[in-house]
This record gives sequence, C-alpha cells and structure tokens, in this order.
Amino acid sequence: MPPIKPTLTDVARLAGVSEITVSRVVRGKGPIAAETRERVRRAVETLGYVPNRAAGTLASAASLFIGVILPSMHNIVFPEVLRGIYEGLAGSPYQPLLGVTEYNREKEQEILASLLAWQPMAIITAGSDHTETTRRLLLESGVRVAELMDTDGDPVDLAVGFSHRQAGYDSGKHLISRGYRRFGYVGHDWDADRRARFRYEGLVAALAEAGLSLAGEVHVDGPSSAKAGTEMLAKLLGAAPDIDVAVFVNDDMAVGGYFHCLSAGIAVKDGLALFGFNGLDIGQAIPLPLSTVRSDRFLIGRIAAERIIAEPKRPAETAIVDTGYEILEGATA
Amino acid sequence: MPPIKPTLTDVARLAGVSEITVSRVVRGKGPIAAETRERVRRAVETLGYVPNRAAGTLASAASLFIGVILPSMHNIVFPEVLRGIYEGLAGSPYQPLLGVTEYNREKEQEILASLLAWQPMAIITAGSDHTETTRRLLLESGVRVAELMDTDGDPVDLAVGFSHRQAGYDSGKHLISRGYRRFGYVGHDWDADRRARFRYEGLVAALAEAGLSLAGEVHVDGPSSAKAGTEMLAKLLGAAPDIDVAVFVNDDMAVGGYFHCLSAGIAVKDGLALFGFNGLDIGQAIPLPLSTVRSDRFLIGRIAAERIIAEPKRPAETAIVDTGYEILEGATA
DNA sequence: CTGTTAGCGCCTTCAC
DNA sequence: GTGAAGGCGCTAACAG
Repeated sequence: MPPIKPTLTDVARLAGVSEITVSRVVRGKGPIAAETRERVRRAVETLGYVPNRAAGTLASAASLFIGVILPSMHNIVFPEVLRGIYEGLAGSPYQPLLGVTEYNREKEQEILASLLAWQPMAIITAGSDHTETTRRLLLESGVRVAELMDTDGDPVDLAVGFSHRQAGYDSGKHLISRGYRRFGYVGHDWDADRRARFRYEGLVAALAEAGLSLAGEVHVDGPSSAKAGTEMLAKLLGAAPDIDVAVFVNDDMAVGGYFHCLSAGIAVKDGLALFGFNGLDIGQAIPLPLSTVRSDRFLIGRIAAERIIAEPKRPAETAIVDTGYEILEGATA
Repeated sequence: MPPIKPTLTDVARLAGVSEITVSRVVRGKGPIAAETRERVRRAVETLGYVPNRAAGTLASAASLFIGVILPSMHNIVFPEVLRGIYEGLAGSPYQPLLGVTEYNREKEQEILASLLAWQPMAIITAGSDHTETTRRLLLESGVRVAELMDTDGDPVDLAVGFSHRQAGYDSGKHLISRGYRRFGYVGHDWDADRRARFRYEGLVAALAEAGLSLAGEVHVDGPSSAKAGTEMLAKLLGAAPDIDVAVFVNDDMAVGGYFHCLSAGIAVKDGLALFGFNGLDIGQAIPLPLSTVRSDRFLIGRIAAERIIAEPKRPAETAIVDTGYEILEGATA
C-alpha cells in the first residue's frame, strides 16, 4: 500500500518541471521537447502516477464518458450491441458508462439522470421508447444522443438501426409468397418492448393486405427464452391446431418452438413452418437452420460509437442511419 | 438547450441558503430542518439541477464507481455475472464502470489502469489470471478487490466462485460411475481461459485415478459456440470413433454437439453421451436436457457486490466465498 | 517549448 | 441546524 497517491505536483517536482508540462506529457497534447518528455515519463514511472480523471473532468468541463443505456442483459442481443460500441470506441479515450433498464421507462429516466451527473460527452440508448421527461433531458443535455435499434420513431439527434415495422411487414410478405396462409404468432409482453409490437403490426398489415389474419396468438409473461418458446408453441397449437406457420417474436423463442416440434414429432416446415427474428447464432446452428430476419447488432453499436466520435458536437439536423436487415430463407419455412 | 448548467451556487442563491446546506439536502446527509429541505427541493426542481459527480468525487476523494472487468461478451455467461452485480448494487449509490478484456491479460492490465484513474471504491474482476503488474496494481490500489468465478488461485482480497478443478474432477468421477470409459474432449483455446484448463485438468486427474485417459481431444480456435461444437464433435469422432462420451468445455459447445448427433443420426447417450458445463438455459431447453454442471453466475456477481458494499474498506484477511455447483444428471449422459 | 494564474463544483473541517 | 473558508487535482488561457 503506497503511503500516499502521487499527484501531478509530485511528478512535476521530481521531474523538475511545472505541473502543466507533466499534464501535457501525460495527455500527449501540445509541443514538448523530447528530452523533457523523457524526464517526465521516468518520473511518472518511478512514482507510479495514475492521473485523477475526476479532477481532469472538473477542470476541463468535459468527461471522457459515453453513457450507454440498454434494456436488458437476459439474452445475447444487447451484449452484442455493447461489443459493437466498445469496438467503435477502441483507440479513443472514451469510456462507456452502462445502465440497464429492464425495459422499464421510469428506470430509464432515473438511469439517464444519474449518467448525466457524470457529464458524459454522449448518450447512446437502446431503451425502447422514452418518457416525456427522458426525451426532454436528452434534448436539453446538449450532448450527442444516439438512439439504437429501430428507426420507427422521431430521433432526438441520431438514430441507428432499421424499421422493425417494415421488417415485420416483409416477413409477412415473404411467408405469404411461399404459400403459407394460416398464421400463428408467439410473442411476449410487448408493452415493454415496442420494437416487438412494431414487427407484429407490420406482420398483421401484410396479412391484411392479402386478406388474411392471425389464426391464433399467444404471449408469454416475462423474458423470452427457448424454454418459453417450447411451451408457448404447444399452447398455440392447442388453441389453433390447423396453422401452417408460426411466427415468433425472436429466435430464442423460435428455437424453443423447433425443440417442441422435435419432441412432438411435428415435421418442421411441411407440417408446421417456423419463423424467427434476429438471426442469432443458435438459430443457425440447429440441424435445420432457422428461417428468420438477420440484423447486425454489433454493427449498430459500432456505427453509433464511430459517428459520435467523428462528430462530438450535436449537429443541427437529426440523422438516421439504416443498417438494414436480411431475410434468411433458412430451412424451417 | 439550457443557457447554462445550474450549480450548487445557483440553487443556494435561489433557495436563500448556503451551498453546503444544499449539498446536505441533495446528499441526504446531516441534520436539516424540514422547512429548509423543502425550500431547497423546490429550488432544485425549478432549476433542474443535476449534481456534478466529478466535482463531488474530487472534493470527497471517494467516487461512487465500482470498476468491473469481464473477459468476454461473446456468450451469456458474463452478462449474467454483470446482472448479478447490478442486482447487488441496486439501491446503493454505486455505479459499475465496465471494461472487457477479450481474455487478454495485457488488455486487462490497461483496462485496470484506466479504471483506477476514476478512483473507484472497488474493483470486481472476472478476468482470468493477471499479469504481475495487474496483481500489484490491485494490491496497491488499496480498494476492495473481488476476483470472480474461480477459487483455484490466491485472492488479493475476496474471491467468489468455486473450484473449477474440482468441478472437472467431479464431472469425471460422475461419468465414470455411470459406466463411461472411453472419453473424448472438445475444448477451445485455453491459453486464454485458465478456468477451462482447470476443469480439463480435474477431468484428466479423475480419469487417471481410474486408470483411464482421454481417447481423443480437439480444440477450436476462437470463441466457443454451438456451431463450433457441431463441427468439433464431428472432427473428434473422425479421430476417435469409438468414444462413448464427449465432454465439452461448456454448454454452448455441447449443444452444438447435440445438434451434430441429431443430424448424423447418433443415438445420444446410448450411442454417445454428451456432457457440458455451465447449466445454460439453452442446454436445458433441448429435447434431451443436457447433462452438465450448473453454476450460478448471477449469484456470483450479486454476492461480490453485496460483500463489497457491506464492507467498503479492504479487510486485513483475504476471504473466499464458495458459491458451489451442482451436477445436473440431465438426459444426455 | 514552458510556465503562471485562476478557477472547475463540490465537500471537509471547524465554527457558531 | 447552518455557514465560512479552504482545498481536492487538474487544465484553459494567456504569457513569455
């Protein structure tokens, strides 16, 4: 245990220069004579000096934080977004500061307030929709704001993602074109997850255009999972035995549906088609690759981080980056 | 955009009190007259005051950060640990500050240095083993240090987890007691993941005690995944066709192995037994629940956070909390 | 290329 | 129950 933490002053004294010179060397800013730099480096080394960022933040009125707000850590989707953010931030001095809302709008608001207390240079949120106060705080913060995943709303500053409504609609069109007519839906509680509802609405719209409607639908309480998918498909088939395709809110659930078919001896695709959403690895690893919509969560995170670094001041105009998606034909529909 | 960010001084002026009084109200510390408190509250409300934590940290020489270092975000294991940490921190003023090492010891060291610059009150690391410098920095930081996941090493302060060596050994004993004799192993690059190696070594030790040894083993480059498990099991069976049980480094890989058996028409358990590690949901959702070792990642994170909050000063003695594990019999072995 | 001056916004200590 | 003074460690702005 060192008796006391060395400060800039200590380093400066040891190196025989002023504090500001040490500060410049440490931050790599300003012109410094090679020899001076070397002397300072050695002093830093000797003392084991670690800069105090709280002091730096206070003095420069600019922290190196980027506040990141994610809805959930219950499946791999948002950790992937986070990986993308880290990737986009690599090599920059910025540090993500993470909050998790559990899909709760009030919690998002609290988390935002606490993140803002650290004077972040930007906020990246994948929280679904915001409370009015949240939106106001984002707007008034004056810092860059990236809203991730969907582009169906009206962004505060920058939105990165794609239209979930359109993805749902395209899924419906695709399945209709392949001859499916009797649709069942397996979802979860979408009061929290607005993107799930957008996809659902897009799907229903596509069906309506073809003069069709859902023959049955079931919703699980709580987070989606393979286990829930297994149970919910069984329930759906109990209520609507004659459907020819089941559309799932996401791949986790759809993979569970696949397992139900295996156990129940249902011929996947010919007996019952399955369709997911996300394009998770696990869905493509099962013996019949899952028919689904692939999106690139990693890319969404990375682009958001890169754009923010490239333009640290909030621009006058809002912008939307469409990262797109792709319908994977797969083998289950 | 507010013309200027209100500070304590602004609030104090509006409320007609001194700065320190506002500070006390905001932090909920010290004795304050109910009426004063109310007046201050209103002023805070009116101005939309948000405390500047950088200033607070600097002045009090104690930040509200807990540095968290995780090896990877490529599967659900560490997000679960993180959820546990958030759970353990709920209701406290502490905020996790996350770094991800990608299983790289040098990167862990860099991340640690940058986290320490924020004067965290504790460091929680699930990084595998440390460089010498990392260990020294942890030791000298003087703050609480929790090392998560395994208890096979010599902790700096607090370790929370269980012995992976013992878990590997118990797995071997269990499988031998069930009659398996010809073992194959499917792993990944464990230079990075020392816990995987500990389990492997435990397994091999159990085999040796019974006069057995591995009949074959394969290792994938890169992160583990179901897809890699599928491919690697095929490869293993090419090299060692007569094994009666395949032990996988983790459930992701084992689930992939299960899929290979489905596709290749191999009777799981009777033709080839499968054994995993972690007890992931997906492993328990497949038609034959995976035989595996269940650990509680959420609990590990939560306990670490709770213990740190309960005792914010580093105690004189190191401590180890064994969260245990459980062999799940499952249906694949 | 280097130094001086003057805070950043808050909290600790000590007084009343 | 409240306040005054001083400083936490660093950096912007301006000299030289």
